Order: sequence, then structure tokens, then C-alpha cells
Amino acid sequence: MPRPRSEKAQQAVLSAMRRAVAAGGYQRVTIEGLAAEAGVSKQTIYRWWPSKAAILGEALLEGEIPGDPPRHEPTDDLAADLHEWLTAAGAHLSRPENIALARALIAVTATDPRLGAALNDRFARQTVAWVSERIEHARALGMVRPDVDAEAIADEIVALTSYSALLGRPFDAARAFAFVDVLMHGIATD
Amino acid sequence: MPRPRSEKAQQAVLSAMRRAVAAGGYQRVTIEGLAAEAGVSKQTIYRWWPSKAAILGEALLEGEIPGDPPRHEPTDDLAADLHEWLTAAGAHLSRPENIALARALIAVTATDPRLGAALNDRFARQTVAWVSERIEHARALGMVRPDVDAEAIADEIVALTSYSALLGRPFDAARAFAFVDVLMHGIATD
Amino acid sequence: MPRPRSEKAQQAVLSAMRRAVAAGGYQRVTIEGLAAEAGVSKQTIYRWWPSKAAILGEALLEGEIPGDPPRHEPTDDLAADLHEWLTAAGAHLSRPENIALARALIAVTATDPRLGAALNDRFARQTVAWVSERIEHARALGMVRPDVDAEAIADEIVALTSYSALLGRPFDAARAFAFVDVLMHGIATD
Amino acid sequence: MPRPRSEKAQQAVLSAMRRAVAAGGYQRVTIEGLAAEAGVSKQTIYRWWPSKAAILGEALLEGEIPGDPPRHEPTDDLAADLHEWLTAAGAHLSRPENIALARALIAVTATDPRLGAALNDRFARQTVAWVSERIEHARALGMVRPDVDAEAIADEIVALTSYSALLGRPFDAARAFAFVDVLMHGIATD
DNA sequence: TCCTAAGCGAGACGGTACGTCAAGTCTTCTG
DNA sequence: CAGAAGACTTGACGTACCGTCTCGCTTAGGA
Repeated sequence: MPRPRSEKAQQAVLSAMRRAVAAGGYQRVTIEGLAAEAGVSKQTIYRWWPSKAAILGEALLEGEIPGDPPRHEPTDDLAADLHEWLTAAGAHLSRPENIALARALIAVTATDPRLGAALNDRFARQTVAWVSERIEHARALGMVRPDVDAEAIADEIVALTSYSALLGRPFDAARAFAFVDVLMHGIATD
Repeated sequence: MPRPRSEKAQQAVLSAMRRAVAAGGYQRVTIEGLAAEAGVSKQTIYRWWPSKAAILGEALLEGEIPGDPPRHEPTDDLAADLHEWLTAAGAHLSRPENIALARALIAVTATDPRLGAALNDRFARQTVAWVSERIEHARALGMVRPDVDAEAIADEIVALTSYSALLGRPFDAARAFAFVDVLMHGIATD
Repeated sequence: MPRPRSEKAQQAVLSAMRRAVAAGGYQRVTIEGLAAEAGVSKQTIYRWWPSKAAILGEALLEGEIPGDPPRHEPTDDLAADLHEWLTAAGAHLSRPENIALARALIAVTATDPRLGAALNDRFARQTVAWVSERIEHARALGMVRPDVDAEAIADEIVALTSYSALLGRPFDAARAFAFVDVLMHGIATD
Repeated sequence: MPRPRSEKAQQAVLSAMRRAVAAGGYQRVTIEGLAAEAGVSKQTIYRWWPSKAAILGEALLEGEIPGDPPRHEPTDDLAADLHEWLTAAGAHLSRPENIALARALIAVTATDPRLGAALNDRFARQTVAWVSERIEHARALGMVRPDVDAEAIADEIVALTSYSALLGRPFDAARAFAFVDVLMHGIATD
């Protein structure tokens, strides 16, 4: 019967978090600044989120997911699919605000492993599932050795993007492709 | 004529930093707590280090380097060398205090990319160099294809350990070995 | 057709105010606490009272008035009447909850002189009137000098009880009687 | 050996408290406002004073004491001395800032009886001592009855000023004099 | 040997942000 | 349509650390 939660306030906070992280990095975000920027009172923030990290988590889940850029229609050519995905990921991480968000996710994870693990799980799961599925598909076509651990490979590709975002390296597509080619050789049937 | 820098105070600070990070994580370390724990005045800390991150950097450089565990004598068997290295790295990262230190390094990097890049460079360089060298050695023996980018492979192995430390996963040796085996296949001459 | 003011809610608030003041002092009373204690919504309180002080005022007027204890039948013996009144006042102010209420009245007065004056006027007026009347009666009997300002004396007696309540001194009947006796000498016809 | 307490900061806070009380009343004084007005950090205030009331106490003790205006040379004429004291007190309490300070003292006392009692004791003691002494002096001269309780009389005079300040009445000198005259009659030897 | 300039502990200082509390206003639904 | 429930903005609370700034006390060189 009480007044319902203000959807507007909530969205304003999440949006402010995204902007603030993009602007100055997660570390510099303050609850007070967030509240001011969102035109919302601190109390409202504390009412709905237990921590700064939780706000970031929700903000990330609402927005585009870093490391999970739009994926195109899969084909029967595994190498081509991975190239395409990596190209898209590279484009995603070439935008400064996306690097900042990805780094914020990493900072939270390094700081609060429990929450970080939950968030990472959510973000990585889709990517890992998609890549695994592509590999299994290729295996079904007889192009991948039966003893290859598809998830381990998928995981490693996530590690690659995470590490790149962490170091803020300009995502080196050539190097990534070279790596994928090695992988392709590694998993291919002889 | 002035009194020289107190080696004792400096060591006490670095040691306090290591203990504090191991105990509560980098985020919770405060300069005040560090000073109290080390029995040193805040002024002394500010005199010698420009930031908390710098103290961590020096503390890491003085101690054992995370991700850079003791490496054994290389052999002619690349796969065996990598297995051995990964086993050692896994053991290193199975100790909670080492995970904490590695995570602190990641947190600093995610927060202050400039400083973080410098630190990571220092820590990763040796590992990358060592792995690259092993690959080149194997290539010289005719066991690795000429077009393989050794550094990209080495880099990817660092990414693997970094990502593991970040998520705090119990280091899964079996999976790591499976991945290395794929790599071996991938880089091997046909 | 509008629903009438809920007498029950109103009484619950006033009663909660009395209990809260007795328990923790006026300063610690909060509207929220009052609402919760009375099982009433804040809005209801704000609808009917303009301020915390106003609630206290109404609560005091409804309950027994501090400094205005039950007065007995007056006699022709002024000193005896005053002794009796002071005894009753002393008994009244020896109960902690009455001290608390009296102090609350003083706190309000010290804080909001306008409202405080109105309240004090209400509470003091009766006492002053009664004492003045007794003095005038005695004067009519030829026992009080014609130039004595009865109201000034009455006022002073109120000041005495107010000051005692403020300091929370155990009401010292002997001292009060001594003072009254001096007054009696002071106003008596030679 | 640490840096010594800043006398300037302390004085600035006390002065700010006096000004703030005079301007808006004790209730409206906030620590934050005090800090801002004094150009001092909140921490500095909390370091040296346990409560807002304590600051007021010290501010009052440093300044002129309300209810304890300058006292002139005593004479052998008790009535004249009391008249003079009351005149001075009336002048003191006719200045709005002094009324505000006196009311602040009362508000603190009504709110925190323990601290209030301590403060009142300090302020009232001198006045009570001085008046008592005057009465005793007059008694030594044979002008006051032996059974009169000098302290009770003195106390009552303090109650009179306190009550006047509380109600914020323009201090009515005529009425006060009338009261003193009654007292004089009351205590005089027959 | 003593002088003296810096190092050092201690901790006060002006700040910023924290997370909490209550004030007073505003919706919403229920009786 | 009054009233309970409670979300909302506002603003102060008292605390924790920040990085800077004295203090008075070592503690070496260089004189």
C-alpha cells in the first residue's frame, strides 16, 4: 500500500553510475557524487543497494555487457566465427567508456571476490556457452578432435579479453587472430 | 650530514603492506593503518612513497612475484617445461596470501592503468620472456611451426594465470594442462 | 462525508508523547518514534499538529498540569495554604515522569519562546491567580500590607518551582517553607 | 611531541557558538554550521568537545556569565546592594544576545540535567555566594533576623532571574524591586 | 667532540566521503 | 476520503582517512 519504488530514480542512479565510471573510473565514483549527478538523495541509494559494487553490477546488467558484444549468426566455419566475435569484441573495447566499465568490473572483482564472481559468472557465461557451442558444432562436423575441452578453450578466450581490458591495451586484432589460428591448429583433427 | 633514510622503517612499511593485503585485501588497507601497524609515522610514509599503489608495487617487487614463481631448469621438452611452470604457479596461487597479493596487483591496475601497466610489465615481462624463449628453443629444434607468434602464446599464458587469480578459482591444473596440450598441438609442426 | 478526525489516533499520539517524554526526555522524542509507538502514520501527526512542541503542549493540557497540582480548600491561614500547596507541588515533582514533563515544558520554552510563553501562561496563570487570590484574601483580613504586589509574590513562587524542576533538585520542602516564612514576614502588616 | 592544540581554532569555535546562539538560538546551532562559521573542520570540534552542550558550556564560561553581571562594591546597605545587582542583571538580560545565551543554558539544562547542573552550579555559585555574604554581613550588623536562611534567599533570587530569562520577559525592574522590598521586610529584625 | 640538518614518532589540522537518522512531503492502496 | 504504510528529498549526524603541517627527539656526518 505504500508508495511504490520510483523507477525513474533507479534508472537515474544506474545511468549516473555508467557515466561516472566512464568519466573517472570506478574508484573515483562516490555515492554522494552519484546521488548529486542522478538528482536523487543518498538515502534512496542506500535504500535499494547495499554497496557501490552492487550498483555497478546492476548498471552493467542493464547496459551492454562488456565482453559480450553483439554476436552474429554462426556459420559452419569456426575460425571465421571466432574471428568475427573477436573483431566485434575489439570494437567494443576500443571505446573508452567500455574499457572503463570493463575495468570497473575487474576492480570490483579484485576487491570483492564473492560479488565479483557472481557478476563475472553472469557476463562470462553467455560468451563461454556460445564459444563452446560453436566448438561442439565444429566437432559434430568432424573438424575438432574428440578429446578437446571446449569449455577450457572458451574460458581462455574470455581470459584473453579480460586481460586486454585490464591492461587497456589497444586490442590487437592481428595478435588475437594469430592466437586463434594456433588454437584452431591445436584443436583440429589431424 | 643529514640522517639517512631508515631502512628499518621502510622494511616495516613494506612488510605491513604485505600482511595487510593478505589479511583484508588491498582496498581495506589504509595509510593510517599501515603506519600504526609498522610503528611508523604517516609523514615517513608520505616522504618516501607517492601513493598506496606505489607501496604495494615496491612490496611486491621485494617479495616473491605473483605469477612469477620459481622456475626450474628448462629442458628440451616444451610441454614438460610448461606443465612444470603451471604446476608451480598453481601451487603459488593456492596460498591465500599470494592470491590476495595478485588480486591487489590487479586492483591497482584496474584503478590506475598507468601505474598498473608499469607494474604488470615488470612482473609479466620475465614470464613472457621465459616462455617465449622456451618456444623459440623448441622452434630451433624444429618442433614449432615458423609462423607461430611466440610472444602471443606467452602472453596468453599470463592472461590465464591473471584471470584465475582474479576470479580466485582454485587453480585447475587439469584444465590448464588440457589447454597447454591444445596449444602444443596448435604450434607443433605438422 | 469526510471522515472525521480519529479520536483514537489523536489520543494514542498524546499518550505516546507523554510516555516518550517520561522515558527519554523531550529532546529524544521523534515524530517517527511517536508515530510508531502510537501505531499511527506520520501523515496523521502532521495533519493535526504543526510541531513536536504543539503535541507536547496538548499532551500537557490533557494530562495533569505540572506545577499545577491539585489544590485544597483554602482557609484563612495564608501560610498554611501556601505550605499545603508547596507540599503538594513537591510531591508532584518527586515523581520522575512529572519532572520529565516539566523539563520538557521548559525545554520547549527555552527553544521556542513564543509557543513556550503561551504554554507557560496557561499553566502558570492558574497558580498565579490562586496564590494572588489567597494573598488578597489575607489582605482583606488585614494581615497583608496594602503596598504588597500580590502578583509579584505569586510569580516568584512559580519561579521557585520552575527552577527546582529545571535543576531536578529533590524538592527541598524545608527550604521552601523557610522561604515562604520569610515572605510571610515580608508581607505581613507590622 | 605532537603539534599542539590550536588555540586559534578553539577560540574560533567558541566565538562561533556565541554568535550562532545569539543569532538563532541554541536548538538551531549545528556542528556543521559551527565548523563552517569558525573555519574549522568538524573533526577538530569532535576532537576537543564531547557534545554541542559542552561547547556552549565552555563558551559561556569564557564569555560574560549570564546572571552574573559585574558586581559593584558592596556597602552596608543590603537593600541598596541588591537593587544595584538587580539593575545590572536587568541591563545584562536586556541585550538580546545575553537572553539567547541564558536561554541556551536553560535549554541544555532541561535536556541534559547532569551537564546542566554542573554548568548552573558554576554560574549560580558566585551569585549565591555573593548574595549570601551580603545577607550575612547585614546580619552581623544586626539588621537580619538570626533564623533567616541566607542561601535560600539567594537561591530564590537566582530563580527569579532564571525564570525571567526563560520567559524572555523584559526584565521588570519595578517588580523586582518590589519583591526585594518584601524580602527585606521579611528578613529584617523586628 | 660538538653542531646541525634531516629523519623520525606523534598527532593536530582542513577536508571529503562515509553510512545513518529524522524531518517533513508525497503517493498509493484499504477500510 | 481519512489513515497506514512507506518512498522521497533534505540536511545534519558522528566516524574514518586523506594528505599536510608542526612539534620535540634522535642520529648521523662534517667541522
